[in-house]
Amino acid sequence: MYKIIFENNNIYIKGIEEFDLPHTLDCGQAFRWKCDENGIWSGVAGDKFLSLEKTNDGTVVLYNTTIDDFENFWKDYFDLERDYQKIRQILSQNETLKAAADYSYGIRILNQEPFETLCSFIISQNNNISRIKGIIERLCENFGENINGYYTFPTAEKMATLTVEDLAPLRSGFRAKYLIDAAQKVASGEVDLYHLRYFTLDEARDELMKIKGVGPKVADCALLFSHHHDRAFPKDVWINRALDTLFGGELPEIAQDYAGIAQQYIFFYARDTKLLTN
DNA sequence: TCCCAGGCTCTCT
DNA sequence: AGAGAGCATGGG
Repeated sequence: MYKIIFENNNIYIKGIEEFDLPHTLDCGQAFRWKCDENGIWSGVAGDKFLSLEKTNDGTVVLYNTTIDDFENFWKDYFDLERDYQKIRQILSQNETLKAAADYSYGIRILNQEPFETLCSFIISQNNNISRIKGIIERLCENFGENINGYYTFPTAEKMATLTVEDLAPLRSGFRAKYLIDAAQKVASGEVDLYHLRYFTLDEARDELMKIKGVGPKVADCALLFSHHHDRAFPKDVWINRALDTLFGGELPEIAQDYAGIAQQYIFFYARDTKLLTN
């Protein structure tokens, strides 16, 4: 377990295991974190801006925040209560999964805001990561709230008032109509976005797929990254390649309870090492 | 230039 | 129900 020290408006997380910032913040589950030349990460989640870094002794420092925000927001956001060492032990029963988990050391599954996550992965379809980031940034700058110079992700209620034409500055292509549909269905309550963690995985997936442009892959990303559905298993091009070449087509049975976490390890491993692109 | 990107919808069998 | 084209845009 880790210890928390609060000093000079900073939170010092001491003795935390399995928390690698580049792996966690740049593995493709979130799109608004950036690292500067000094290794300091900064980003926006919900209505909060945060800078953080990992120091040489392994302490993770959250700058300029409060105990209150840590306890009520960041602790859950960074999934700090979960025992990733235990999950690693389970997955390591399979040799290939062990290799992927070792390579991806320190990835944590973030618990992100549901509407932002849904829109982010609607934008992600048939798209590349650097361009996804640009579209999301323009979405926030154009329609989010400006708080001291940074922009929040727009709410469903705000976006529901917009038209496809209004989204032209995003240059999101055919995805604009999907974003509007998502905003309208969430804002009206036609899609119950905020109780999905209490649905079964199949029910939750069906609920999200009421939205145009949301298929099984986008739905599973939303369920994994913002609704605590650990068994969601988003299948994208990389995962399909990896399943075929490394696992004979299917995820090993032992990984089922933590399929989503295994998925992140495999995704990061496959994409980062490019071992599948020959 | 060309291929492809954390896919999905629509159409045609 | 399964296969395949088309989709907007731009990164590499």
